[in-house]
Amino acid sequence: MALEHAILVSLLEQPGSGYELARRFDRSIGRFWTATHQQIYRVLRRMEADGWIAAEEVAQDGRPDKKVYSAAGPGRAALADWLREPVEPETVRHELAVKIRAAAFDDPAALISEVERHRDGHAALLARYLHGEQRDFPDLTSLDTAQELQHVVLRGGIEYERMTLAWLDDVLTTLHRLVADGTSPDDAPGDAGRAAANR
Amino acid sequence: MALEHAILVSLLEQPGSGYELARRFDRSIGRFWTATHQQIYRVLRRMEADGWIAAEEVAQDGRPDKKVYSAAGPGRAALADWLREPVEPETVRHELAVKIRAAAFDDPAALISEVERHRDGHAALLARYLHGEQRDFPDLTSLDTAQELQHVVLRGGIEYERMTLAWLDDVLTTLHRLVADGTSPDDAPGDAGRAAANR
DNA sequence: ATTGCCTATGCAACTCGTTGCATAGCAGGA
DNA sequence: TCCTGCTATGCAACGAGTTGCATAGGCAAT
Repeated sequence: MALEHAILVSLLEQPGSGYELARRFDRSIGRFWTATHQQIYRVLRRMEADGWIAAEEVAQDGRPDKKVYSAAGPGRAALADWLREPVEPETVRHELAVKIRAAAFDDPAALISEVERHRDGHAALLARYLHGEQRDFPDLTSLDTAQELQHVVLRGGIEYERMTLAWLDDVLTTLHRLVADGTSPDDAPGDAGRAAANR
Repeated sequence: MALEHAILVSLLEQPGSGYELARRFDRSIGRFWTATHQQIYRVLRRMEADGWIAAEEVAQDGRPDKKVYSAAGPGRAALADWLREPVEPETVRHELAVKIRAAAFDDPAALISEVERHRDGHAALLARYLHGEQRDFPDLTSLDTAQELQHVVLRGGIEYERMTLAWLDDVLTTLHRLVADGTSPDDAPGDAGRAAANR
C-alpha cells in the first residue's frame, strides 16, 4: 500500500516515466524501497486513474515514446495525509541471520564463503554511498530542505552499511573459531548428525 | 519460500506446536523473520505432508489439544541443502526513510512526533535485547555451537538497534533545525505549497 | 452472569509481489 | 548478418502474505 507514496516522492523530486522510475528503484530509492517494473506500471496506472499524478506523452527520436508522469494536487494531498499516519513496524526478512542460526544444525564451515560474499557486497555498497555523498553533496553547508532530508537518509544508509560490515566480520571470526576448535563437538555437522536426528 | 527453513531452525532449537511457533515469531525469531499464525499453520501442514517434520498429538488438561512438531530427517537434509544456496539480497521496505524524504514536500514538523515514537521503540527494544543477553548468556566463556551462533545473531540485533537509535537522534536534530530556521523557505509546507504544485 | 482474554487451530477471500513472456524499434559488436 | 542489449510498455499466471472471521473450552475479573 505504500509503493504509491514512494513513487509520489520520487516524482516530486523529479518527474519521469515508468521506465525511469524502475531504474531509480534499482538505485537511490531502491535502497529503502524495492519494486519491479511490473509493480510500478500497475501502480502508475491506478494513480493516474485516481488523479494523483498527471501523464504526458513524450515522443523521442531513436527511442520508443514514453509517458512522463508528475505529481498532481490530489497526489500531494494524499502524501500529506499519509505523512500524518503512523508508520507500522517494519516486517523484517533477514535470511542470512536465519542461516547463521541454522548452521548450528549442519556445518558452520559451509557458511563462511557466503558470509564473505555478503561482507564484500556491503563493503562495495558503502564505498558507493560514500562516493555518491561526495558527488551529490559537495557542500554540506548550503543544502535546501529536500537535500537536507535526502542527506540524513543517506547518512542512515552509510551507518547501516558500516554496522553491517563490522557485524559480518564478527560473524566470520565466530565461524572460524567454531570450525577451528570445535570439530563436531555437540550437535554439529554432516551426515552423521543428520542420521542421528533421524530417529 | 524461506519460511519453511525459519520454522525448521526454530523446531530444531526446540520442538513446538503451531501456536508456540507463532509466539516465537512474535519474539526471538521474529526479530529477523516475521510470520503470522496463518502462514505458519499452512506451511506446517505442507512440511508435514513433505515429511520434513513429524507431528505428535498432545492432550493437555485445561487447554485444547495441540500438535507438537519436530524436525525429521528429510527436513534436516533440506536445511543442509538450503544452507548451501546463495542468499539473495534482502528486499528492503523502510517506510520511515521514505517519509523522511517525503517531508520535504509537506511539513517536516509533522514527522517529529512519529520519529520520536520510533526512537523510543528502538530504545525499548535495545533494552530488551540487553536484558535477554544477560538472562540467556550469563557466561559467555562456555557456549556450545548453537549458543555461539544465537549470540552472534543477537549481537547483530543489538548493534542494529544502537545504530538505529543514533540515526533517529540525528534525524530529530535535522528536523528540529529545519523547522527552526527554515520556516517555509524553498518548497515546503501546507496548502500554499500544495496549491502551487497544482498547476 | 457476563465480558473479555488466552490457548489452539483453521477456512476463505483478498491484495501484493514475482516470474515468464511478448512486442517493437534502434544501436553496436562479432 | 546475426546476435545481443537497451529503451519502453504491458499481459497473464502464480505464489506469498494479510485480514477477517469461526470454533471452542478455560480462566479471571467486574
